[in-house]
Parts: sequence; structure tokens; C-alpha cells
Amino acid sequence: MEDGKFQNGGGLGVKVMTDEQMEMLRKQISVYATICEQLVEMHKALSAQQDFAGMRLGNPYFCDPLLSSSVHKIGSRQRWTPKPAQLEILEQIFKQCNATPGRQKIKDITKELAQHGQISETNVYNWFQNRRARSKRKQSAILPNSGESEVETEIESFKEKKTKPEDSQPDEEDATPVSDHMHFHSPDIGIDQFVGKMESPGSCIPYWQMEQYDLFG
Amino acid sequence: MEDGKFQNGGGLGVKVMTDEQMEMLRKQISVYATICEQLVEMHKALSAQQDFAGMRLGNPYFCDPLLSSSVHKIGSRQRWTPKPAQLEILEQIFKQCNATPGRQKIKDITKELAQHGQISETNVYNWFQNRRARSKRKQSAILPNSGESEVETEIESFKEKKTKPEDSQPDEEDATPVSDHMHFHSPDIGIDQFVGKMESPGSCIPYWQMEQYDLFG
DNA sequence: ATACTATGAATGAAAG
DNA sequence: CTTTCATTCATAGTAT
Repeated sequence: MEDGKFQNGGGLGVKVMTDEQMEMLRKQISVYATICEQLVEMHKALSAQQDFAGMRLGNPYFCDPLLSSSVHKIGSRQRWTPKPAQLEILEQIFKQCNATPGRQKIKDITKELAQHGQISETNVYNWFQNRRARSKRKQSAILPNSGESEVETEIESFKEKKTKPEDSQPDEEDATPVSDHMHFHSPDIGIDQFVGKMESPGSCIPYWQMEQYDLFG
Repeated sequence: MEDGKFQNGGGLGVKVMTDEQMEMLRKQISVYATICEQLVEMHKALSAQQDFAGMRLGNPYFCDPLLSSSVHKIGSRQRWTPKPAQLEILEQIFKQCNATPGRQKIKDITKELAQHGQISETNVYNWFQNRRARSKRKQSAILPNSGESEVETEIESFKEKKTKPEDSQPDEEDATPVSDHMHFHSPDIGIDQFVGKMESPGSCIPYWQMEQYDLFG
């Protein structure tokens, strides 16, 4: 079939990758993609300052093939989108037990939902996970200071949205986000060689260390 | 790329690539590598020939986020984010012994990884715990649980059921498992400094990582 | 086309 | 070790 013209020496047209390999590959490429993105930006910024046209010529890679994003977005796997029917079932189940369904439960649900479309257990698992997390967030968002113990009410009709998406950065010094015109999310990384680690906010050893280092040793 | 030409071999959870896809992948990576090399060089050249100090001062993000390698707001990130270099090492170690590293082992690993950025033993410990747990979950997600809809011993024997891939599917009749030689070269271009700066992978998640979604349906 | 929002997915950390 | 929580990223859908 498809290996009619693109077959390797073995004559087999397909190869199987493990998740590990897949993941690694994805990571590698992501790294490249990010590097390129940033370098390109830098390049653009620099270009704006001076005209070093001569340098650009002769290099097919930064002339424009790159800048025009010929490399990016080559096919992409899109994420699962629950069908209305599936959603309904999920919501219903969620209402009953807004707790995490057990493994077996997940399986059952998955099987059930599979009748309405392609779905995997992971999808179901994620859905509940997200549903729960978001439900909780919304609750805390609408009741800032009241008692929060009895709030188990489902508020899906509440399309409460954050008035201010909040950059989630408590640090608002002179930082000028450049993300105005491009998605440069996470311009920061956790490389604080100088910042103290926050693993042990005191002098106590994390539970696991005690267990493994002190008791076990 | 039209996915219509390819098929997943009916694999459930197995990623099957055709030679064509493989070729494309290789090409993409090559392109990235080349681009990065070129851009890095260009950047170096530019940096050398001018001192865009003004720009630097005015824009902490533009100056050269890549070279400074740690331009991020202190305290803006709470949780550790492994850098590509660290991840690579971790994955490698995980491959060898996917068992829990002993206390000394953790220390060693931590020390090793510290060369690439801030990290603590707790981070390493957690990483392995998560890695293992998720590896297991993934495989159980597609586990050949032929059992009917009974909730029997849920503890099942997915201990070391399949040590190899998280998800193998007995449908690889004409599929050749990708050997570990399929590794494309790592970002071996001289941009380690840059790599260390990045932490947001996934600006481009091509067709791999695809699952049994409706990609073929 | 651009921006925004809703939400699926990934993952570090913590609880049990 | 297993399960759950919290936060973040990326993308599909939708509005401007």
C-alpha cells in the first residue's frame, strides 16, 4: 500500500515506536523548534537595527524559508474532542460522584463512551481530572472568603471568567512581556543557580527522604 | 502531509510510521539543526560586530535571552522544570534501571544533573516516581484485559507485564519495531547554552505522539 | 487575520 | 508504590 514507493530495504513499510522513543523525538524537535523561534525573533530584532543584507544572502535558511515558517506545523495530531453525547454521559457521571472514578470505573465509562465515538481511557481520566480541578477553581473564585466547606454545588451554568487572566507572575518589575505580538510564552525558566530551592521550607527533611535516607539507611 | 496516505496499521496505542513519515521526520530535524546552526552563527557574528547595548537595556527579553541563559524572574516559578539536557539524562537512566534508584543513586544523579541547572534530590526522586507510575498507567490503559465487565482483583498483574513498550499491540504483522538506532542526533549543535534556556517544549507537536484518535477515523 | 476562551493533555509535587 | 492535586501548555472553537 503506502509503502509502494517509499519502502526501505527490508520491504516493510512501517515501523513501530515505543512511547519512550516517541517522547524523546518529540522533545528533541521541540527543542529545535523553540531554539529556532527564539533565534528568529532575535534575528528579526537585530535586523531592524541594521542592514546586513550581504550576510543573509547565500543562506537559504534564513532568508525566508525559515521565517515563513516552512518548518513549523507539519501535520498535527489534534486532541480528542468529546462528542455531545459523550459529554452528556460524562457530566452525568460526574454529578453522581465528583470523586475520581477508579480504574475499573474508568474502563467502564470508556467502554460506554466508545459507543459514541473514538475515545480512550486516558481521555476519560483526563476529563474527570480537569472537570474536578476546574470545578473547584471556579468555586473558590466566586466565593473568595466565605466558608468553603459546603460548596459541592455544581456550577456549570456559571460561565465565570477571570476578569484578568493574571500573568501568574508575582514579579511585576520592569518586565515587559514581548508576547504582545507573538507567543513567547514562558520566557523564563527555572535555572536559578542562585535562588534557594524551595523544597524544604524549613529544616525538615521531606517525608520521602526521611523514609529512605534515615530510616532505611 | 496528508495522513490519508498512511494508516496506523490498526495498532491501538502503537505508533506506526511509514518510511515516508520517517523520512519526513528526519528531514525536519535536519532542517532544524541546520537552521539553528546558521542562526547561532549569525547571532554570534552580529554580537561581535556590534554592541547593541541600548537594545539590551531596554528590552530584557530581546537582548539575548538565549545567551544569558537564565533570564527569568526570580520566584516566578515554583516548581522545578527539567531542562532538555536533564531530561535526556534522566530518561537514559530510567531506561537502564526503571526501578527506584537508591538513595545514593539519587544523590549521584542529582549531582550530575545539577551541572545543567538547579535541581534537588527531591526533584529527582519525584521524577522517577512519576515516570514509573505513568509508564505503568499507560500500559495498563491498553492492557489486554479481556476480562468481562467484572470488577475482580483490580490489582491485576500489570507488574512487569510488558517491560518494553508502554503499549504494544499484537498487530504488527508487517511492522518492524524501531530499534534504538533510530535516534536522530541530539541537538549537538553548539547551542547548549541555548538549550538550557528553554523549557517550553511543544511549540510544535507534529503528527507523532498521535494516538488512536480520530486521526484515521 | 487576530484575540480570546474553553478545555484536553502533560507533569511536578504531595497525599495516602 | 499508587492516586490525587495543582499548575501549566497547547490547541480547537469562536468572537472581534
